[in-house]
Amino acid sequence: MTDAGRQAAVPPGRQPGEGKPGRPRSAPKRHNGLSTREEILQAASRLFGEQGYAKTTTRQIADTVGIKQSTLYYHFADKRALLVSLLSSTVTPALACARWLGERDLDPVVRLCALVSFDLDTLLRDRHNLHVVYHLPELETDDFTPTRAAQTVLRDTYRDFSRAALASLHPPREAAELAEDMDLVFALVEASVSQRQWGGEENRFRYATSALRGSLRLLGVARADIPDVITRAEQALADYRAEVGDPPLRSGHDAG
Amino acid sequence: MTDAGRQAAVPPGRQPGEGKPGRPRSAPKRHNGLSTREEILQAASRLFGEQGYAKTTTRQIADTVGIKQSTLYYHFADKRALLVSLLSSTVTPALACARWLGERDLDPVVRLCALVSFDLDTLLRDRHNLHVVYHLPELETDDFTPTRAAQTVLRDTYRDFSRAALASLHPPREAAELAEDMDLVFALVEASVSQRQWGGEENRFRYATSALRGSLRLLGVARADIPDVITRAEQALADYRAEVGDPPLRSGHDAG
DNA sequence: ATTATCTATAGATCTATAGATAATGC
DNA sequence: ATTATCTATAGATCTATAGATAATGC
Repeated sequence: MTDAGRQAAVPPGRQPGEGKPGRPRSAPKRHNGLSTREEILQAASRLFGEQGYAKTTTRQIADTVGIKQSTLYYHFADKRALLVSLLSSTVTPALACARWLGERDLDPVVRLCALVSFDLDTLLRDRHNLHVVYHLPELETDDFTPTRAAQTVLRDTYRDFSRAALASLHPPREAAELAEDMDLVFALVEASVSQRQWGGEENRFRYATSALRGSLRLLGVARADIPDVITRAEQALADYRAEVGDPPLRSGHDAG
Repeated sequence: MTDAGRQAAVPPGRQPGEGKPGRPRSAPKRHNGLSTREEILQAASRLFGEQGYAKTTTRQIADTVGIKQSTLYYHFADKRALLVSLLSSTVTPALACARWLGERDLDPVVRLCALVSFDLDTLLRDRHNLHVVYHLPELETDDFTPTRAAQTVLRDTYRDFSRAALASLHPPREAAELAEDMDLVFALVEASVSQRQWGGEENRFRYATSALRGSLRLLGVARADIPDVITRAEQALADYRAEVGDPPLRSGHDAG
């Protein structure tokens, strides 16, 4: 508003359009190091998480970024493309971590524990809770199949890791019995998404450690061994993060 | 379509409008024993569950029922009133069951187990998965506060029951330690909502029994005692259901 | 010439209201 | 007269496209 869009006679060597091609925005464009595309994704993530996909309008997203609604369509084919892009960026990191863990020579229990920990961390970090959208029925019908397929792969990885962990912990008969409840580990991780509605930041991390302990107990890890497993898992994760570099942002560090 | 709305000269003593006041529907109205209001709720439940709240239009709901879109507004003030009505009918039964269980003289572990079982049953019965809507961010903002309050009460009941169960099972020190992970029981129940996306009918019930066992193990019930606790819980539930009469329908028995 | 934005708008909905209409019931 | 429906529509969006415009870069 005020007097944006003025910038009449810019000093000859100065930056009238910040030095980049394209018509300048009418709003000043706070410089934050993000590309417009990234800004859009960040805004969409926040709004989808806060309001849901269908309720969020392209205009709201554009307004949040500080561009005109139609400009979105220069960067994305349509509204669904935004969601597809965002959702794929939520499973991908967990899958990458799982692959890495699978290749290391780790105790199977530690390996599973590390995956659970990574996944919980990802889910609980995502400030705007985009993950609820995963469970939205609207996704079942559309061309979100690649995304859903990725989640199925992740779930199957959980199962593989769990089976291996059980085999390493128990004699075959007992392992088979406990395998019946294998999916509860994944369930506890997924439940973090609903859990967050119950409280703020501090509660989330309480839930994460709680779910981690619970997962191990459900696998039949002796209570006394749990702290050690967790420590070793965190160590493995630290190695992983050091190797790949912490995934940049996803829903970002916006102050509003 | 075809030749509905004809029924010119009805035999004098016959039923031109099925014997009820009000202008007849243009579509024949399949007789199914439900009031129009109930038909609307049933259709809305199904569509909200399948597509989400925001994506479902009042026209779709009306079409499903077989009335005109505007007729909805004779029965409900607005679209949100539909959702409010549906959501309240999802927590209410669990709260009623919890109150009943709280008044009986039951072993605390059995009491909690019965609540978990009842709740899982409710969640997994709800064919159209209206419950995902609970976790939708759209609910946070509006006047759905009564509904959310009810869920908070339910969660707190879980906590009370869990604390009592732990106290009855363990010495104080260990009970306190296990109480840290108390909320995982509620989490496992809630997770059933996401779990159902992984499979059909048979998987749901596998999940229910699995979550039940898992809840008890998280509370520290010895594996050997679990079947007995479950049996006694089912017995208590049977008593409850006999006493109150199985809750009628909620999302109903539509064939489509 | 290319890039990234803007302005303007078409076309499609979607919610909710106003008011008519066709039954029953008194 | 009351009840439950219908028809018609106002008003408000919302998505996506067309085409102009203002930068940079060659």
